[in-house]
Amino acid sequence: MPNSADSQIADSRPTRLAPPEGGRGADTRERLLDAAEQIFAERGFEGASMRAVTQAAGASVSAANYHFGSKEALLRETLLRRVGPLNERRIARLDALEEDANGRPLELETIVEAFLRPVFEEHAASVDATARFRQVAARIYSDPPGVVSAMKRELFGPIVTRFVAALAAALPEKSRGEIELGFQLTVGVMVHVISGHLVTVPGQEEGECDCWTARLSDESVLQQMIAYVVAGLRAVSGSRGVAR
Amino acid sequence: MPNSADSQIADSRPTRLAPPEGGRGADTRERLLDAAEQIFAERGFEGASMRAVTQAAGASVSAANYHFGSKEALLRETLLRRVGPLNERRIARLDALEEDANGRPLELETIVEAFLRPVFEEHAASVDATARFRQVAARIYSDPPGVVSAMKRELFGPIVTRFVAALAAALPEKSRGEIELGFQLTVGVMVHVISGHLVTVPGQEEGECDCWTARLSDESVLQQMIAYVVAGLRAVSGSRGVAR
DNA sequence: GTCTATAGTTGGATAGAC
DNA sequence: GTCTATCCAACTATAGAC
Repeated sequence: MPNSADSQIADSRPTRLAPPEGGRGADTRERLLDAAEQIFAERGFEGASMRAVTQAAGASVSAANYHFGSKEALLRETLLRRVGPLNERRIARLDALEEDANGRPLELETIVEAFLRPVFEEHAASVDATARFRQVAARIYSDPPGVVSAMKRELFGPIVTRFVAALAAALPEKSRGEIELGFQLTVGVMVHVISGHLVTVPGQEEGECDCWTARLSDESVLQQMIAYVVAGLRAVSGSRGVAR
Repeated sequence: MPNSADSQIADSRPTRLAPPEGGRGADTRERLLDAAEQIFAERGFEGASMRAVTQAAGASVSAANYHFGSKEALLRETLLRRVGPLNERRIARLDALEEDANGRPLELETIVEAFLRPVFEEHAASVDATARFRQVAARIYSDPPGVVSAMKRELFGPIVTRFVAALAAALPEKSRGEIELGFQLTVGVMVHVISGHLVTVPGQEEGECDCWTARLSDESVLQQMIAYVVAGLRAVSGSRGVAR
């Protein structure tokens, strides 16, 4: 089984034989993950081929199979690299909020923001990489149940549990079922936004723009999403929710 | 090029040679569409193979290519068969509402319902077929942009235009951009619900249930969706919307 | 109209040199 | 670690018999 905890060995190569010094200095494994992120985002899991990924990475199919073992494992690693930190930031936000609140119930807005904002934050990686990751993640939500069903559970199960509990505490008058349904609808909103392939709204001159993402800043989309979702969560089950 | 406007030729076969009388009496073309609906729903466009579809239909690959010409065209016909009537029902509802209103603005709830309810109505086809179609449609929204981007525009463009206009009339205080964003988020809610592969909410004993759809009636899910979406639409852009 | 058979590609994964 | 070369399975599409 290949190594699993090396990301910074860069120059500590075993013996000789020209390191990555081909074009970029990046590690092959990392280049493969970047390429996989892009190709999986563009074509989905079934539509992507190992050949396309490895060509984009400037490596061979064998190199990818050496590092990951299979196409499915490559997808797994591609997701884990980003979802782990993403979910940590979500939890950290929620933890901080609960600490500040000192036992008092949280504002619904702040819970929703703790769930959504980390998705829109660029961090370590580049802006492009962040955008690509969002698309892969969105695909995973709506891709072949056969391949990624277990992965979805593993990647997102704990987050779901945590946030459903937080929502239930913030909306004590709602039943468990109402909370869960509201949360599901909220996930739908998020997935559709980050997927990037949004519904075309014709009319605005015959432009190509399949996505209006470019026209709006992430921050303003995020703010509107939060407003939409919070109002929606309060409205489930007919009880229209007292103004806060 | 194959015929294109025949759905009811059933018994008017050209000459001899045992009609479909194999197992069921259904036309091969129709059986292929049913099977395609199922396989595309389960595996997505790239993941589905003509072999899987034709085997499920009890026909040969050649039969499918005779009727449709290619895998992509098969997908197209599979969608058109259901999306056409679906969108007609949406428009018919909206037309009826506007006629009743006699020039006065429509209630937001009724517009949202005109958009969502037809998706949840079983009609001509069986309950199973309806459920399968929903999944295919959801896949199309989030599947390979390369293959179905133009189809999305063709299938849903007019509907989007019509409903965005109706929403704008019902929410005169909102800007065009706010309406479009709210509509996008609403599509996200709808797509995620009909996709069937919803987020798992762990905790309820270690059951398998990846979808709670089975636990709730369509009607109650629909009612809650409408409440959620209506509240969300009113809330976009911070102006929290006067109670109606 | 539907079949069998096959052409021609492309896929994931592996063997073995370096 | 990374490559080239290869295996073999599966795919889409077509040809041609009936």
